[in-house]
Formats: sequence, structure tokens, C-alpha cells
Amino acid sequence: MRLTTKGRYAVTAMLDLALQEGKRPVTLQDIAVNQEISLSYLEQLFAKLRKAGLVRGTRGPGGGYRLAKKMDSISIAEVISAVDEKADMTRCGGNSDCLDGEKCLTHELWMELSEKIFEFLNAITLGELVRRPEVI
Amino acid sequence: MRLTTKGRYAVTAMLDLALQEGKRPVTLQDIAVNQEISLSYLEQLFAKLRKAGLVRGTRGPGGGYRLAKKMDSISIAEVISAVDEKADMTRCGGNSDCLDGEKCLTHELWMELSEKIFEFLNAITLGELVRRPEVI
DNA sequence: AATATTCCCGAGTCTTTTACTTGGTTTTCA
DNA sequence: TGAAAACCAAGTAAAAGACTCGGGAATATT
Repeated sequence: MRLTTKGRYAVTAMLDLALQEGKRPVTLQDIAVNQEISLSYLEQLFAKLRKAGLVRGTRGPGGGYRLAKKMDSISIAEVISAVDEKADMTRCGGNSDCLDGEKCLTHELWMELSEKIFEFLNAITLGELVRRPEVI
Repeated sequence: MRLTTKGRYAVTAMLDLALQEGKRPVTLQDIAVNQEISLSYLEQLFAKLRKAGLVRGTRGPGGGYRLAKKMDSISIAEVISAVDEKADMTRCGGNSDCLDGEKCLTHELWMELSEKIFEFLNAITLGELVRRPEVI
């Protein structure tokens, strides 16, 4: 579970969609201005979000993006892992027997922590975030 | 609160130190082999950890690094923020009035989430991680 | 039908961050 | 004295992040 600006862009954009839910679909142009980010880069992020089944785009004038699922069934972890290709952070691939058993103990600990972070972010939905306060 | 491989290296290394606490100090050479990372890069990370007052190094043969504080008073968040220079993830600097008030609402939401993540990682200490299971 | 608006797509480039390399110096133990 | 380690700094290579450009394809409005 990586947590970088890329993930932030995605989450913030999804929050934007969630906030406009029910109204007209949100255009990438709007979000681009909103977040001060390039349109084309956003398109690339949304291509991933779409592939992950999180958003649905409609073309033409008046078109834009909507959430593909209910905002309460979209977790933050889902959004983040949709956009960043997780490049095996452990290098020993979590097989937990890299060279010496002793030596990999710290890796194992990291994996555990990493899992907890995932669970944490997986337990928060867009819906909950939008319905503040007392998010968590 | 960024969460990247750099932070992972730092946390894993600190866990290593915590596990060896009481024994001889741990050399960077050991950690370098352990984590399959370059010695010099580790030195750079440890320079930051040292400046943050998290580790203490002793030179000469038989030397190495030890934790500078009790492992129970070192949080994961502390370790991570020691190594990565947080480059303003929001761009509006959290002043929450970037252009239009409405437009910055999503930023605000992100800030909130970000804070929660920090609190989460700040509540976990090296000590707790080492004394598994049931970390959290 | 024509046009403008939007999503969609891919290839390339610039920038920043990560990670490494090299070549040293200091301290300290044996 | 010599070796083992922390320290330090400057530069380079590799990867990821962010952007640019140039087009398509769908669709609502005129």
C-alpha cells in the first residue's frame, strides 16, 4: 500500500465525484482546474479508475464521469491501489524465506504493518468521508 | 504522510535495530546485506535518522548503530517523516481557501484523511511491532 | 448534417525522486 | 599501526511522476 501524490490526486478526484453525485457528471476539465493538474495526466489516472470499475464515463457535451458504484462501497484503499502499480515493495516478494529465516523477520514485520495500513484505508469509504464530521 | 519504499527501508532498518537491542550495535553493512540495498544509500537514510534523534552511531570496530530512544517511544510515523521530506502534497498548502471555497472542499477532505493516517501510524511503536502478535 | 464537447488512446518528453557510485575523512578498537 | 566502522559530499544512473502533443470516437446541441 503506497501512499503518494498520485494516490492523492485519485482520492481527491473521487471525492469530487462523490460530492457531485446526483447532479450532472463531472468533467475532467473541471477536476483539472480544481486540482491544478494537467488534463491529460488526469485522463491517464481515470483510465485506470475506469478499468478498476470505479468510475463510468459518458462522452459528448454534458458528459463526464460518475461513480460506477455507490460511494459507500468504494474504499480509499481501492482507489489508491487502482492508480499505483504496486512494484513489490519487499523485493523478497513476501515469500518470507529470503536467504536466511532470521534475516527476513524484519521484512515480515513490515508486511504485517503494511497489511494493517491497507485494512485501515480499506475500512474508510468515500461516503463516510463525504458525510463528515467524525470520519473514523 | 507519504508512504514509499524509502520509508519502508527506514522502518525495516529500525525494526532491525529494535530486534538487536541489548546486543552489539548493528552495522550498516549488515542491514545493507539484509535489505539488499546499497551501503551508501543507507548511510544517507541514517544521517537523517540521526538528525531526527532516533539513532545513535558509534564508530570504530565493533561499532554500529543503536536506537537513541526506547523502542516503545519511537512511532512509525516518526521514522517515516524523518526520512522523507514532505513536499507539500496539497499545493494549496492547506490554507483551505485556494481560489474558491467550494473548490477546496475536496482538498480539505484529503487533509483530514491524511491526518488520520498520520495518527494511525503515530500510534504504532517499534516496540509494539516487535512484540507481536496482535500489533494493533 | 454540422459542430462542439467530451471521453478515449498512445507515444514521447521533461522533471523529480530514488537509488547508487565514488572517494574520501574521522573515530576507535585491537 | 592498521583495520573497522561511522561520517561526509558530490556526482551519476534509474525509476517514477507529471506533462505534452496529436489524434481518434461518441454524443448532445444547433
